[in-house]
Amino acid sequence: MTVHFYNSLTRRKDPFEPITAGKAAIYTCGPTIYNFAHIGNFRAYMFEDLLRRYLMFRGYDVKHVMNLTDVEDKLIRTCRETGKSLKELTEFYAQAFFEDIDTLGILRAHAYPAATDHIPEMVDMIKTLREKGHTYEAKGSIYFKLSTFPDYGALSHIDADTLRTGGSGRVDADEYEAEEARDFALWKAWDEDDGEVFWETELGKGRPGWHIECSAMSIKYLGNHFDIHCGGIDNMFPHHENEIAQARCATGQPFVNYWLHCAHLMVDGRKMSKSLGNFHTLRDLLEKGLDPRAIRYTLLATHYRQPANFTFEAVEAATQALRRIRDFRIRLAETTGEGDALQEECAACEKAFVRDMDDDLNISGALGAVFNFIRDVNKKLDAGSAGREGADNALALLDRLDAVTGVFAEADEEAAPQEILDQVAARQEARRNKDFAAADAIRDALLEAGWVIEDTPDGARVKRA
RNA sequence: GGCGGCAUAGCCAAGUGGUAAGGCAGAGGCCUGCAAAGCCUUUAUUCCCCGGUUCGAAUCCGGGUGCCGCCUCCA
Repeated sequence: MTVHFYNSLTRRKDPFEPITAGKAAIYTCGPTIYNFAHIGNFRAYMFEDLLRRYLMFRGYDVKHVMNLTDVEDKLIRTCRETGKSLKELTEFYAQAFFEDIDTLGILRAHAYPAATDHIPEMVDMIKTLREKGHTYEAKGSIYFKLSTFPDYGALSHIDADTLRTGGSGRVDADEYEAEEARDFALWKAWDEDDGEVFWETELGKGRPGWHIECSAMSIKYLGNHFDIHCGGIDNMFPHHENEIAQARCATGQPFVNYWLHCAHLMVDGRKMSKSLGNFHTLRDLLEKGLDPRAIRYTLLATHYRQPANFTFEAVEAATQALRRIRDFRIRLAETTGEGDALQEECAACEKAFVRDMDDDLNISGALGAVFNFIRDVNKKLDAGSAGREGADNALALLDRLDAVTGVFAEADEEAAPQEILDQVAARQEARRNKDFAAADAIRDALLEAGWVIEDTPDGARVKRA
């Protein structure tokens, strides 16, 4: 069995065949850093994190590049509204973005190219497109002439001729100078509203269009032809179609083999929107006291092509699931003596996990396999038949699977301080004297302080509530 | 108007032709001085609705309903 991905290009699950054996080059569309990212954005980055981690788990040497869009309409508008410079804004929100992905345990990409650091690359690509006859100019702006790229629409399976101008109601078609509404801007001539935001280049005074950055930067960092390109489903058209048009027309070579698109996240069964009051940034959720790992679990646990529903109830369920994992690890750590090496259970778990993940990253099935494993091993721990070797094997398996999911690691909790341990000892003494009222009072007081006591055959265990 | 996705228990969510994974929550039990944790049993005769194909459908087909996405810069 090999890794299979649902490829938007073929609309099938295709076996993953890398261009270079053993390597996987991934480009993922990153954030526009004009505000704090919301949990819908993080769902996409979480899926990409899972993809990257799983390919690493499967032995691929992965190179992951994510762009940062730091020049674009919304940013320029924000500059105008706040009086801040582009640099001030984007540095602030880029910083916030990195803090957030660290909080969620999302691995850092190998490179985060920012658009404004690659103006020359974009200018070069636009010049190449111009030389090859794929562009035209109107009022100082340069447009891509779609009619010169017959394959347009192959990814989203849209017939370019049927596109309805302004069909989304988002755009006033009259604002555009393109010959045809479906043509898109490669280079936008400066106008007053752009203020300080412009570059003087061979193409004139202006700024790059949005789509060109991803073509220019992905090619710079991953080559003309690379393996995997990801993004939200909403980016499939037109952004990714436009990327394909630019890249293929510029290089004359194939561009990307596998396009993977992530479905949207809904909140409480509705589209996330500020007016519904269900719009959450990661920071909002942390302020409400939610555990970042539980948020990670919640965003991760639904298959990436499935529209997911984010609820506080689901985060609570995730918190409990993580607690179950934590308690399982604690039991394993305490296991001593000879006994079952748990090889059968470990092998069955890993096999099921890999089988499901190979199937287009079926994380829900894979997590189910791990919980079955936890139950089976708990049973043996109850029976006292598992030994230290088995516990080590089980912990090693959890660590391997944690490298893929980020939800099976040892909880990084502080050890109970001496005063708490003294209380626990005092309670044990009371229990020995059959003074259960005193023992229970101590237990209640400790629980109040955030520590829970569990009595085991080997003595009392204290852990964070 | 065009194109596409989704609809599985109280909640989250796998399963895409062979008789409903898993997590959370609930109920009962074992264990415990009592708890907690763990384990066991239980919780959808049924997978949005109506038809059809089939020996057999949550899974395929047709028609509805609802939610969501894209149709020029939203993950």
